[in-house]
Amino acid sequence: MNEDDDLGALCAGAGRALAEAERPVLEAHGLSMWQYVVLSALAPGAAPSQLVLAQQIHYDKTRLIALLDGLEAAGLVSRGPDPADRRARIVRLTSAGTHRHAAARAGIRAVEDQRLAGLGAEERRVLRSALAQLANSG
Amino acid sequence: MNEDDDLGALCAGAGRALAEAERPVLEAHGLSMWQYVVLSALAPGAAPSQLVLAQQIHYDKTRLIALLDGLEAAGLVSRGPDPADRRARIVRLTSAGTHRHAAARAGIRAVEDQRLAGLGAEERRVLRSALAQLANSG
DNA sequence: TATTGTTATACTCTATAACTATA
DNA sequence: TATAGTTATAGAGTATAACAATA
Repeated sequence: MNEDDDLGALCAGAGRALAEAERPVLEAHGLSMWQYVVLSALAPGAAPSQLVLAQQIHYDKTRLIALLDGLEAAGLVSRGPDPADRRARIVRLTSAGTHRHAAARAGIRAVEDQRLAGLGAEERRVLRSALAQLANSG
Repeated sequence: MNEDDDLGALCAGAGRALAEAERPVLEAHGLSMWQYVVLSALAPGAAPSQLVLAQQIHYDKTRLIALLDGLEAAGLVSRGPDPADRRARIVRLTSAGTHRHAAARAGIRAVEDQRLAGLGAEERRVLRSALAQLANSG
């Protein structure tokens, strides 16, 4: 009951189940799924322009504007000028944003760990590695 | 660059990359993604009601109607009465639907195989098994 | 002339409510 | 009274086009 399913269907099912389980966690931290995605993209310390950010997270640049408006109003993100290109605006995480993301991420990781119960370290490594290969083979 | 990503983000990325790669294959067989999902659900020989089918594939029962209308008009699916409940309609694959699905699936599998290049049989088994566990742990 | 951010518009997809026929 | 299928409507999500400022 496993060899029959397409890989795409399995990824979709796993992604949907994870999203459903994680939504309440994000809500408890006052974040939507896409808001969390933005914070995650900025968390490593990145400071991309809005256009680059939109491409990184596969989100429409026109929709990103309202998303950033909300995050900026909540004090989680800041938009500043790009000294090298005055058309562009650089997006950064505020310290409040950094803390909010870290807290939400801890909750997300707890859910994931629970869902991976029974899998050993090597199996988890294979899973992450294979998914990363699939995501980057396009 | 792997331990940092959330599992949900990895699943979403892999699912999106697969969907993008598979869409042209499905188009070549005259199928949309959701049409293929319906055919796949019926392929094992199942004969569910429309409501059960909608729940199985996580699709809205009201949207399923137009989807089945199209598949029925194309001769890939048949809707018949349920002898046990005259309110319900039983959905089945026609022989044309069976063949169309088999042909499309072969193309899908070829794409997946190409994307999994470099992974051994055991790694692929771990991947499928872990994804199935994640999808069914809700 | 091309590009970034922005706004406005149109379009598609999805969810909700109401109807019919059966149970 | 409740449920399967259907239809119609409303809502959210997404894509397209046009604009101002800058390159």
